[in-house]
Amino acid sequence: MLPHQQIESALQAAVRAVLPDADAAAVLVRPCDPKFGDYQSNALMALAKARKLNPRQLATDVLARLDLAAVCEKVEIAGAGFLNFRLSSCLLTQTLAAAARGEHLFFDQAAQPKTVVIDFSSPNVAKPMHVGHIRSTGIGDALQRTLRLLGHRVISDNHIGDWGTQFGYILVVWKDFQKNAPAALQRHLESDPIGTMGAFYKYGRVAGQINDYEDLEGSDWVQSTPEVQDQLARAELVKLQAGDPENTAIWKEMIRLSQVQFEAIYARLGVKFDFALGESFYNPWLGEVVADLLTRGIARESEGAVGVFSDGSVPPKEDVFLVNRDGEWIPDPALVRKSDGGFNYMATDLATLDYRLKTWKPDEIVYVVDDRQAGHFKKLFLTFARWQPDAAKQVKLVHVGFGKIMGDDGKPFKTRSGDTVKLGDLLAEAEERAFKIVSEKSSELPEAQRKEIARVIGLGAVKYADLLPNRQSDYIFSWDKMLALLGNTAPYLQYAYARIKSIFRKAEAQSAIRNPQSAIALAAPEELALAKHLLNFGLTLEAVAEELRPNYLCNYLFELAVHFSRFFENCPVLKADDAPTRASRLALCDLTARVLKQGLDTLGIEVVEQM
RNA sequence: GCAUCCGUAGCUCAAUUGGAUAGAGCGUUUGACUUCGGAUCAAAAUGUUGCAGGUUCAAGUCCUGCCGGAUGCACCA
Repeated sequence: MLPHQQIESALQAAVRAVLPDADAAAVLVRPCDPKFGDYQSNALMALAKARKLNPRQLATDVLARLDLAAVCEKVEIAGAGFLNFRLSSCLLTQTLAAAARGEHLFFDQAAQPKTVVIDFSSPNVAKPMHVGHIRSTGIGDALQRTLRLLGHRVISDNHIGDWGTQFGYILVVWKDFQKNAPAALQRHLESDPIGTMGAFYKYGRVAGQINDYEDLEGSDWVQSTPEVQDQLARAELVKLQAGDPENTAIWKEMIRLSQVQFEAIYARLGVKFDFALGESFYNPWLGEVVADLLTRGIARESEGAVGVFSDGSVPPKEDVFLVNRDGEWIPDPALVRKSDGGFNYMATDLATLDYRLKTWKPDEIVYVVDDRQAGHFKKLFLTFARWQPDAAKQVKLVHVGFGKIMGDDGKPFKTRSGDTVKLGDLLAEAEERAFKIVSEKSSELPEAQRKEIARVIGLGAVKYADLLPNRQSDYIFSWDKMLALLGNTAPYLQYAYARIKSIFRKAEAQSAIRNPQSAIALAAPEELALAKHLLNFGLTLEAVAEELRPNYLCNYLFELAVHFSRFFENCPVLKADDAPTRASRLALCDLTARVLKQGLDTLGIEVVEQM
């Protein structure tokens, strides 16, 4: 058990002894400002308040029952009733020595592993993946890696948008090309399948957005009015939904072409999914879901559509099924079936939820989706709770929302020409920019190696910049900032790692290879600060898993790199005064490198030995 | 109009969900043995946390009202 856990469990035991009826599990310990101690707890003040006790007296009583002689040098009461713990230096070195022997890396497997379904990335068929997808993909991947590292059972599922109204528009233009200009269709699909399908969609909705207008000279589509075009698109969609063989074949081809793109991007990003069950997978169940909702009286018909309405269980202000229009509360239902008989994504999401619960029996389902859909998820979760109350009690449903990526001008990030930035282009540019910098700084390295370093640094910079801000806020995208190579960036962390590796290359040359059994001796303040920070790795991972916020880990790793840099500056390793000090410092370097590597890996970021 | 989220240093962002004197980075100023990798480190300056009240041992965080911004408001996902 790691020191902070020993402190926590001893403290909880003492609280139980003093206040048998208190919820001792809520008494937590966390790292604190070094001037107070290594760890602190403020939970006693809350307990005292709830019981109208004197907080300092309660702290004194708890302290009297607290046996931490083996763990802490000092435990004291401070301020209004804080408990401050100073770690025993002996235990600190023992913990580091155990880590050096490979017994742990400052984190434990979860005592009670959970089963968690994570739904993230969710690109759309026939559309290019754009900058926005880096957020869901990066955050989702970091979360699945964190939970897996802590021993939880994770099922990652890419809920691909392979069904929906957009296919009507694409189908109608696709078929129009097929009929009037088959050679042009072939040419477009071969040169840029995703761009072509995207253009078909846009063209279907906004005429004139495709360059090869002349390819369709004389077609029915082009000569039709917008209203007629909409009707044509809807007709194609209905045929697809009814299983029309021709439309189904084209639709399958669209999925195939899109998957080539998705797989290329995921391979590049190093992201893996356990499943990729797209929306269409759930089609067979949609009718049953809606019928069941109707039978149970949860949904009803309205204006030809089927929707779930307010059940009046909460005041109008808190009711997501109501909306205020000009001072009047009117229904804002969750529609599950459109008036044309088609199903929408609320029906699909309900069927998906049902399927996931029955198939994987998760404790938790996490949706990593844009904050703009917060309202949708509220309705989804509430509707599900009404539909399957017992099942809903068994699972925690969480919408992990995130903000937008903005440009320098404070508006959504676009290219100079005003288009959305494609994810592939963004990654390519990151690697190119990194290559220029690497070539400048390390011109002595062979080109192939510089390319590989640039790949790792460029991708790392993009991912880290996206994970660092609190996910709920919008953030401003800046090439210069993310590739700055100093400050709180991925390259700075990768640099710290590369410096440590350089020490070991030299150490090996000096045949001063580290001995995993060597004793750890911490004397300098920089050594102590680094060592204590290493101990907090597990704490941080748990916080990420609990709050579903990878930025905690980013900040932890940045601080680790800062602590290491200070240590490196002040404490000679290879040139240490004596052999034991050198061995101890080598061990500290090695542990830092291992935590940096593991931590970055948990964020989906690679490291290089040299850069 | 109604709801949700947000407003923190010149700029970009944190703040472990109510904890101790609100912290980083960039930028600015100054300094560090031709360096175990200077892509580094150290030091300095910058704040009425949008405004005004309230709750309590303690508020950037919770409540109320304003001001400003983003997003969403039945048949797109």
